[in-house]
Amino acid sequence: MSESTPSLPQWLARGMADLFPDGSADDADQALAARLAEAERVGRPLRVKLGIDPTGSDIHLGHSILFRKLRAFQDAGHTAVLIIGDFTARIGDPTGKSATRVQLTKDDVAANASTYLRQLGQDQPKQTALLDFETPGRLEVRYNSEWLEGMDLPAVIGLLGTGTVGQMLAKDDFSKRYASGTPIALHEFLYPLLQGYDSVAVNADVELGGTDQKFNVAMGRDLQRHFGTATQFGLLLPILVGLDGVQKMSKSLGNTVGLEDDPLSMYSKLEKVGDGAINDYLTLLTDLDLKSLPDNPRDKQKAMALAVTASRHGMAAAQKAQADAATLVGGGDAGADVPEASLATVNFPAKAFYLLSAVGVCASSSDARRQIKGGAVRLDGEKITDANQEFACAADLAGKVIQLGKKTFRRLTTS
RNA sequence: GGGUCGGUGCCCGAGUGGUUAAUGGGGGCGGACUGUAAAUCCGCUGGCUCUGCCUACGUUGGUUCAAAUCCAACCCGGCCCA
Repeated sequence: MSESTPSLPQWLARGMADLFPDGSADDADQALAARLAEAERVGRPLRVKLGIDPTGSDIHLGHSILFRKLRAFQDAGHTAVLIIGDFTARIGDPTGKSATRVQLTKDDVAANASTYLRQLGQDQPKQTALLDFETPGRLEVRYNSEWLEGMDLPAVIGLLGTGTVGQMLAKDDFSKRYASGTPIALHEFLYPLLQGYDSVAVNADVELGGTDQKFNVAMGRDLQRHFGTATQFGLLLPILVGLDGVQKMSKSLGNTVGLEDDPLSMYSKLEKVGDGAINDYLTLLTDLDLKSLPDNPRDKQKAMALAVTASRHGMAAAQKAQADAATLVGGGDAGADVPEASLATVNFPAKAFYLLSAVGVCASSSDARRQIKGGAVRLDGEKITDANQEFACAADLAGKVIQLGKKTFRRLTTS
């Protein structure tokens, strides 16, 4: 709409999928650019909310695009308000779910929350951390149990009164589940309202979210109006597709790259994302100039994989990973930085299939047998064909690289 | 609460007394091809230091030489009625 006066800075607009409202450019309640300008005029940083659900424990690159955007706000001088949905996690966000989520216990949630903060770089300097934990005033970490846990029934009823069943059923996930006869528990209707209330509680100017969060983010704006506070903008980023290039990146689909993956596996996974996904990865996970990239898709993949790996592990490690990936595929090992696997838990003499599962390369010893039969296993480049092949002692194996398929490598160690 | 239908392996979904670790599809993994891609083709896809043994069809009991398949109770869900 308003392409006119004040326009949004590049760091903010990059990769943006949706921004709402997007109304008249000079109204600080209708246009984010105007809100930014106003904030600058009065010298007040914007409060940018991002809620996370401490339901899992590993952050992957798909999540990181939101954190990257949050970081961009921090670097521009604004305040990131990271909300750990410790209370709402106990309900479970129904968004995108086709089934009622299992409710988590308080302890699970607390453990997950601290793991999250660690992964976000709580203990790291801002150069390597995903978020800036260092600069005073740039980050607030809030737990929503702070204001939700003590809410009394009248308040809850008041909150419920602001939404309608029609609205809820219009929401895609609910309507699908309703239509297909999958149960919807009543408390799930509360989730969007509580998430929205978070915005009221922290006075958000902007809420970040994936495009699937539009309903919930819009709810925040509605509730802020209901409670008579300033309203937030919704800034939505695309949902990153996973390594298969088709479905969204999600742990349960097994197509993720973990934030804490070692450089080699991070690089090797990224290097082979589907062509359809490369541009998204470049836009959302790197700061590379999209116009000066190679045309050849293969080179593009490499450039992307290198840049993303470097953003997590530094350029030196990323380049090493790139070189190692090339040698390993070529069959050699050349002292490459391969993740290690300990032989300490293996009982010798050990047959090949047992070794594979004991060392964690295969899911089970049955699986190991199948993989060997399928010709997928190599030891120092040498194909293992007999699942019952025996290894007498750990010393025979120490230092060798065991390989499953094309992308799983483990260097065996005795420690 | 009443009626009715249903709960099968990661998911969907066949199977309604006996070579059934359980048809088929999806997904996943591996192999060939390639750009370590996509598409395509092929193989595998419960566990166990495995030429055998163990565990599996909501739960628990029962009938039977033999059950995912029959019976009972219970648990959970959909739909209709209240």
